[in-house]
Amino acid sequence: MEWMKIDQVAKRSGLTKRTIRFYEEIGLLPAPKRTEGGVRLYSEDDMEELEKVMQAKEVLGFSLQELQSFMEIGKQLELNKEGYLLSLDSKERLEKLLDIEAQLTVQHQLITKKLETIQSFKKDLEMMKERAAHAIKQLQK
Amino acid sequence: MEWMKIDQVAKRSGLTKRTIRFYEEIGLLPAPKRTEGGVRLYSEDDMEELEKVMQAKEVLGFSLQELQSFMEIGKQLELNKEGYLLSLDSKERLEKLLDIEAQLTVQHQLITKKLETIQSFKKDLEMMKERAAHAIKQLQK
DNA sequence: TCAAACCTTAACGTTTACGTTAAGGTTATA
DNA sequence: TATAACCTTAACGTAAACGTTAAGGTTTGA
Repeated sequence: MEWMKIDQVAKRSGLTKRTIRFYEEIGLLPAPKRTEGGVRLYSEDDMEELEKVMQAKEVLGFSLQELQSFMEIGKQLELNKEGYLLSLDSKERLEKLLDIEAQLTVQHQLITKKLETIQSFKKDLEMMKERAAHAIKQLQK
Repeated sequence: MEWMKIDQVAKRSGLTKRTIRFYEEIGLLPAPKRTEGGVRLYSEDDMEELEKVMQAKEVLGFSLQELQSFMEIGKQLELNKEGYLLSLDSKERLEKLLDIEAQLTVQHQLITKKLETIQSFKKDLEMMKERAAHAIKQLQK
């Protein structure tokens, strides 16, 4: 396993070291492995997680708090899959799953709406491009 | 023509009066008509412009500066269409149009990429929903 | 072995995007 | 015509999301 120090993660991701530590501090990223001396060591999985957070932030336009809730949902589901919830009785587990499903539904609706709005903007841009191209053609005659 | 004061615009848009004035202050919204006493009067067109700005902000996740450039492009093209650029000679006009086209291409590429990323997130959510639904079914047997 | 190049925590600074008074002019209605 | 309910500008305040020192421990190559 190849371990990266924070500086390399910063270079690969384009974030600053400060930002990466900050995301860890507010719980947006999991605390990575450390050396005896306390140096953070990141795995490839950590890197992928970070990239997903970055994408979600850029594209969904979430605040860091919203981002945290958003990323949390997937982890909750993972926990269930991996059987961590098997210790709960089935009633508790069912409630948990129903809650997760409800949250997923909300997010799915939100993202669907965003998708539609973006598609509308995209079409606008395409129309504008055509108009510009047409005007250019006229001028070049 | 029906004119609205800022308070009504605020209620219809969901923004605060402060925010609307602020957007005008930084040039994101055009300065509206005024009464003799200096009271702002907004038309239905002003309202639509505001709503478009809001959508672009929410969905595209742009900063107000980025938003300003983004909204500017359409206006430039309008100006051309309406013949405001007819006073320029055709060489100048062509350069302007080519510049607009280049900016439109950049924005189109950006938005296409965002669209793809969001679609990917949407698929992730759909997979997660299925998994959750499946787990729930198992528990309810 | 020792200097350079990393790393750490901690604390204060900055920008963005407004919110919140403050002080006063304008307009509708009783 | 007066008073409440608007409106105005101006200026200071604030939360979020980091940036930037500061002060010092750790690791690595000559």
